[in-house]
Amino acid sequence: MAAKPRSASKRSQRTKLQPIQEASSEPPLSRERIVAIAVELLDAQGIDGLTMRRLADRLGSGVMSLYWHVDNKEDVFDLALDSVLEHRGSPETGESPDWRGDVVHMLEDWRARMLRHPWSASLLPRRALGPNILSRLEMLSKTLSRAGVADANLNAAIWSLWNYVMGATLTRASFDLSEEDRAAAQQRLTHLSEHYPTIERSRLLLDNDWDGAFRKGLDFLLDGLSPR
Amino acid sequence: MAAKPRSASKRSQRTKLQPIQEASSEPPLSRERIVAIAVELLDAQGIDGLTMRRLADRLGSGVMSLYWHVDNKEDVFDLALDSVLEHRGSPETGESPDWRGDVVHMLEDWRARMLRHPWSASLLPRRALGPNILSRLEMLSKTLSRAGVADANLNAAIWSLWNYVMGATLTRASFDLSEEDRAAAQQRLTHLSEHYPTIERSRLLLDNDWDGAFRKGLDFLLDGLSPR
DNA sequence: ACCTGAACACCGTTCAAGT
DNA sequence: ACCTGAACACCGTTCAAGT
Repeated sequence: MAAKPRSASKRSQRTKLQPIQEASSEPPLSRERIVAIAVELLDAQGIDGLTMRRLADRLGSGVMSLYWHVDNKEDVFDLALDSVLEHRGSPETGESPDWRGDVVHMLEDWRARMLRHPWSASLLPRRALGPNILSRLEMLSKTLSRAGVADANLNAAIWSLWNYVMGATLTRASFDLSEEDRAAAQQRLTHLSEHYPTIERSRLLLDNDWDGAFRKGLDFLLDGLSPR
Repeated sequence: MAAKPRSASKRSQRTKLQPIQEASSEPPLSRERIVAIAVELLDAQGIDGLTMRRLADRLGSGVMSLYWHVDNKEDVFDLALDSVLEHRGSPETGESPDWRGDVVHMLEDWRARMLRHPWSASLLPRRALGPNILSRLEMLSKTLSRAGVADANLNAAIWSLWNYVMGATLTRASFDLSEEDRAAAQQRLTHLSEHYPTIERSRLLLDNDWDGAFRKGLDFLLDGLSPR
């Protein structure tokens, strides 16, 4: 409609003299691009698949060029993890009448994000405290406090929800990893549980309703910490 | 034999009768010894500190000798983790009248074992399903079932306890790692929480009573899943 | 049955240098 | 400001060989 779309004024004024094919072949290196490709690589090859050399290869640059944008490999891991954990706190959460629904929603989103990138679960234990995590904790704190959880119980309540989600996600992700060969794994599980009669009877390891179990356990916990 | 100098000078001339000190200096290689030293090394140097070459060094053997007893480095990690997670199910647990106490005791023991070897937390997400874990799940299953948890709720109840403990342990271990420099970390935490008013007010990150919080959250959860 | 060194195909990162 | 290759000090593991 408008003759001049806003995107034109966007910082892509490179039309000056730049040869076209150059722009299409390889965009310039940047922190963002490095992280994006790192996540791709991790998704495709798993945690051992991420190599500075391979990363540079995919980016079409020399290995050492990465080090201008990034401190070291640890740094790449940190950034990749952080990009998975992103949290934009919805501002209206503060007023919603359904505090319980808000909590469940935020935690389910958290879990889903991590499960989309199973390697993030094995990275987390080494670097749990980033801004995105803090932001989620803040949301929990605000919501629970508003719901009437006693101040003396607040911290324990927050951590318990937190722990529950982390544990559920890590356990679930580790199943994903070990079930690459579904059939063989199923076989192995059945075999294993023979030695453990009670969990065999309840089919603990064969039940595939992870989402349902997650929700149910979360309800137990919320029941337990709801103010009476 | 003294007539042949060529092989005599190369390696230590093992005399026909074993010198006593030889036996006392290095016991023969074995799976058990390898695992024990691997755990020592991990305790001392962390996860990146474990190297096949270093391990062999500490054992007084050539690197490749390890591979007779062990498949590869992954295998060493598996064995080391397993040795930390050991669980000898006390047989009398089946009859104790205090089911809740039994559960708490087992889970606290689990957590304590892992926290004694913080690297185990970062290893766990990659290989969650060993016999020791199954044995603990079996114990939970038996105890909760005896306590009267409905069959339809049993699996969710087991997993929720499980998840809680795993999450609590991983989170706590990651704090240990990042607080190597206590003072600086404390500073950083205070600084960080400025942006998160609610958790700053409740001093969520500065509260050091981890054991108490663990116990309290566990009580919430047990309250929630206890049969009414 | 158990142990070994040499060799291979990789790593992450420092450095001095190039634009 | 950004990128580079050569070089260093490591890795895990295969292999052929030693006892």
